[in-house]
Amino acid sequence: MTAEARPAAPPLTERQEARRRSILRAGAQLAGRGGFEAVQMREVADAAGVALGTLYRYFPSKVHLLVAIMQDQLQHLHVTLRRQPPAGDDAAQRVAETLMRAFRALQRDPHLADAMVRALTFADRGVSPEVDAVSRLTTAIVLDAMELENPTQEQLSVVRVIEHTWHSALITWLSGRESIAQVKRDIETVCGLIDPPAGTR
Amino acid sequence: MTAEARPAAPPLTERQEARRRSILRAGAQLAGRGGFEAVQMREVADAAGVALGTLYRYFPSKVHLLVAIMQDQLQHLHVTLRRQPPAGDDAAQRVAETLMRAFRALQRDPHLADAMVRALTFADRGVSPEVDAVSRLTTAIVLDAMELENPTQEQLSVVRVIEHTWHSALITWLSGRESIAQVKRDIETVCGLIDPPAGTR
DNA sequence: AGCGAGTCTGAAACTTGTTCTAGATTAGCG
DNA sequence: CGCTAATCTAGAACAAGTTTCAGACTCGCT
Repeated sequence: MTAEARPAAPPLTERQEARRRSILRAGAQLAGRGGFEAVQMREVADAAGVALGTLYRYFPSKVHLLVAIMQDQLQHLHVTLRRQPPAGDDAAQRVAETLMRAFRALQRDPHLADAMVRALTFADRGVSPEVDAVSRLTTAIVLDAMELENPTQEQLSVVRVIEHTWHSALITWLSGRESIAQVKRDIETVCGLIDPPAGTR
Repeated sequence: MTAEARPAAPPLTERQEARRRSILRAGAQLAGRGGFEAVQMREVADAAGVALGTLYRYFPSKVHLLVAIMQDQLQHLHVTLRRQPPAGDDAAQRVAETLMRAFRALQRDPHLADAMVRALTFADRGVSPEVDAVSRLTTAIVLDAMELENPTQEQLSVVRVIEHTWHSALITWLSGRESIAQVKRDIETVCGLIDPPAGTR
């Protein structure tokens, strides 16, 4: 409940690294069916071949675990995108294409998406560092698509708004309150903030 | 776990209405200290002078309860805003002012805000109707500020993006990952989508 | 007033996230 | 190899959301 200081990650041994991966895999698999609720810590520990206490040593809460899974997935996506960058004429198009590509990836496993995104938005202050890491990754992906090296304050705000929209639109889609077409339109709409290079006011 | 059909709200008797209010008040009060986690169903029932089972008859889950509280608060806000509408030159300014006013109201009780917003974004399909009601209220407030009667598809998408940004920015602020200044800037940024009356593409 | 359906109460039970403990195992090191 | 601290395991225990149940109460109706 109280936020612990995380001084520095001690280097993990090989077996520990393996355990960590095993836990992430088990968690993602369980999330794959049933979403957030289906990720039950006892089952994760069981499927990962690890004691419950150990699971909690690696990930201090269910939300930590799911955020770590999201981080993992985002890293894969980032690599994929680096290999096959979006090919749009302007930045707005490229960002929209990137996000829609990510969206389609999530559509392939909506339950996993549900678990990850719900964890992300439900996370409280105690998970801030981890959530922040995810946020930085997302920002990096968007900035890549924009082909921006040194963003201005305004541009950073635009990127934040895009991320806000992205997360929230995902949520509304996952809870069945917004259609895929609407998500697409929303993403394209928010990307409209990118192009006009004119300063605000 | 399964989504129940909600055929029609049977009309509540006077005492039932009183119980409902009492529960909402107790919930809001508990949320006021400690936020989401401090709202414990046993304590809510206790503070409302009602049995636990009764609490669950009125609000089938903690999330339902908090979303209902949010709806309640939004209604108050809506009335207040109707009485003292924002006085900006253009729609974008009025919307930004409205949202910042709402934001300041939330700042006055960050714990309550935390409880409501976390519940809202954590809500799953089973709470969709209630979350939708909140969403419609928010939309109405924004449309009021824009002084729009018959919004187009594009305008509706802009409003959705504004709401997405609003919710998500709130979350990041509540979890200490974004400053008040950044929230303000983000809101002003997203409101930049409003003015340009030129059609997209 | 009396009846029947629906509602409320109090308390226990169940579920799942989280914590704790005692004993086995492992890793690093002299 | 043998020691010591850290880690891991199995399992119990605890906390809070949710469900269930038997009995008391209330409301609307005749």
